[in-house]
Amino acid sequence: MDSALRSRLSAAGVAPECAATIELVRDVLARVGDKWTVLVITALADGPLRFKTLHERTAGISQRMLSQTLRSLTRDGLVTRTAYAEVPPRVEYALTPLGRSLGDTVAHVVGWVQEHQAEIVRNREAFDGDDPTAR
Amino acid sequence: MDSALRSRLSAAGVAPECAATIELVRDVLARVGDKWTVLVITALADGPLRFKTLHERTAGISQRMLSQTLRSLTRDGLVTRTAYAEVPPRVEYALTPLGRSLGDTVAHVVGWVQEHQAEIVRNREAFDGDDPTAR
DNA sequence: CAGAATCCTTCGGGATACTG
DNA sequence: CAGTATCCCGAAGGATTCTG
Repeated sequence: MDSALRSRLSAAGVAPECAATIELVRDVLARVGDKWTVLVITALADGPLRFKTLHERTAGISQRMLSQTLRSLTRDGLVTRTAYAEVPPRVEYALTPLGRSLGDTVAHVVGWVQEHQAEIVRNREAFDGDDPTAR
Repeated sequence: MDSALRSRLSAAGVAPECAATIELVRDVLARVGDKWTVLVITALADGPLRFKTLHERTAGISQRMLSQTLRSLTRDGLVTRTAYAEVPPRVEYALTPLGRSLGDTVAHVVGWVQEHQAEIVRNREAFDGDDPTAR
């Protein structure tokens, strides 16, 4: 299965027989495409933040999801978690070099969207206009 | 809200006051991160395909989701749908220039993942090993 | 403050059946 | 062949409460 992705991967110079790669690519792609990941990474792009500040800067995300997202990112080595033994507790999150690298890559996609957003909006309007039943 | 993304966008040269941009960026990002979009786009990268062939090449996706994904992509102007008035019916899907452009951009992310997958896997193992209770 | 745990609702998406 | 319509379950995720 996944012959399509596989062919694309092989075109990129990846051994076709590596099925694990495909799964991981999907996995990471899913994380990047995740509703919250990009938001968190971009929030941390400007520098380390503690939990609460991060929560404020990423308005819309629940504390549960933020916590969960941060743990995933930390696990993948994209973010560091530093807890200070103080009272009240203070925990700071920061991008690792790997995380910054991913942020830059994602920024390309963001750039693409910005470059073509007008066209996409126009396409949607044309589509919806041509066939009102669709949506 | 979304001050983080906004600041990142402004760093990329986007007017900070444009809130609609943020929503659209998220929207398109979500589509790209979607489980099936990348699969379909990469499948179409090699040339036009009819529905059934596409379904075979994208093993794992249900016909319902394929149909749904294709309609979204068509609506955004990333894919063209060409129906031939024959019997039995034949419908061909193909990437538009815009779709190909997006495919190339996404390929960068795919490339990033490939370049760093070993590191990510190592990070995960280290994380899980250090704290068995996690994940 | 930083989060873990619990509860509960929404919905993505698969299986199946039907239509043009 | 190329879909649309129905049904349905499991997972995602928000609100709330509890703990160190």
